[in-house]
Amino acid sequence: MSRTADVSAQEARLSQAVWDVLAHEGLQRLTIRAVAAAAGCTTGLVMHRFPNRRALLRHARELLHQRTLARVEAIEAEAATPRAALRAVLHQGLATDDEAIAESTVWMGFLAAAVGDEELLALHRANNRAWRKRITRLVRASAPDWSVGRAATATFALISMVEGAATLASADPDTYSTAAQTVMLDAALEALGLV
Amino acid sequence: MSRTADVSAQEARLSQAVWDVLAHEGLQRLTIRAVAAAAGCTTGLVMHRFPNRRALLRHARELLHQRTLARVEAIEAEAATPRAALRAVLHQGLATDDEAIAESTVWMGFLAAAVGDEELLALHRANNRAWRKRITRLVRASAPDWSVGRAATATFALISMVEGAATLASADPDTYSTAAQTVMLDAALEALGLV
DNA sequence: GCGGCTCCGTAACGGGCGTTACGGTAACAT
DNA sequence: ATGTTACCGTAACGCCCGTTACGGAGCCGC
Repeated sequence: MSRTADVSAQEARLSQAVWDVLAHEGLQRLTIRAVAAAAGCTTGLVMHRFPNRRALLRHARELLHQRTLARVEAIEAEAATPRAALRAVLHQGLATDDEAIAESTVWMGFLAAAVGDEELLALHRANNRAWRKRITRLVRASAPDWSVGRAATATFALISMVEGAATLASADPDTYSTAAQTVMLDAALEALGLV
Repeated sequence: MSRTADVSAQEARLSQAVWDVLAHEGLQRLTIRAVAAAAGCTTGLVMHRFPNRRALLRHARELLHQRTLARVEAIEAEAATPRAALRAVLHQGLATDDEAIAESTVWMGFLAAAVGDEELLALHRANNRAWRKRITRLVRASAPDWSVGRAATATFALISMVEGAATLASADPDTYSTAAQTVMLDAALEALGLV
């Protein structure tokens, strides 16, 4: 290889550019040219790194998943108890600061892009099922005497709540503040008997 | 007026076409031509009824709001008690059949389209705040002795949950079934003390 | 130090987009 | 019957898109 290029670093930079455009310009303006501009390069580099636009989106989606996965793993490993892990892991899924709000917006953009795109849809489902499996495991560890059904219902309630709160907050952060989200999560954990 | 055209009926038919395209083709393929094809007419009619594409989207968004509003009002009026009204109104927000799944997908599409579109974003916020106000009122009527804060937190939890569950179910209806959504909502209402 | 290979910027192409202009047609007034 | 007017289909324009082709430039083995 000549003029040694760090391929994976460039791919990560382009994926970051995809996220930036998605968060600030929206899905409609997510074009190759806009991504290239956000990454500070030309369309030549983008098309050199990826065979086409969909491959770029797919890679950005996968990298987003990997990033959140690493964050969640670290948070879970740090927690002292299963219940602390459950709370901390759910809390990171909320949209409680500007970065998290942007991430939630990006997440929603990918979901909207997955309509009519079987590949992105399959990616979403696989990642989301892994997420649900993780929360199920943490709920069961937090309440070992619960039935499978009860744990499953609580899990569904919690991931729906986090998902919905992040969506609501990313579209209207003034109404759904950081504090409100945190209070809401804690109230839900307490109401479900997981504190 | 000659060749009397029912303007509002045509506008509704075009809005329905916007929803169909948004639900089945996705935001990326939501073009004037696709809408015209779905409505069984040409772009000429579309551009005759609306000055431009954004006005068409805005009208479709407003009509979607009006339709859900009418449905919610009817459901609430039929309910015997505030708690029954709360449950029924929240339940209609879930994605429990094909039509509701499509509606949730459309809703998400509009939200994604609102990124970077101040007009659509303002419309979303206004509608969502009205929705939150309604749930707040029903929660307060269901539990009159609660503090304002407790009611607000429960309201936030409930609308987040419904929002999130509808999103999850519309993207993965096999994992998040109709029955699971209903059980989850009832469990949450019971856990919060609203049954 | 030089030939060749890889990297990536430039520029163009075909297609699909939103939008506009225009003309045919159908209903009403007379 | 015929002129008038509103309705809307047709076709075109200019723009921006994804994608491709090409060429200059830097790095490596020799």
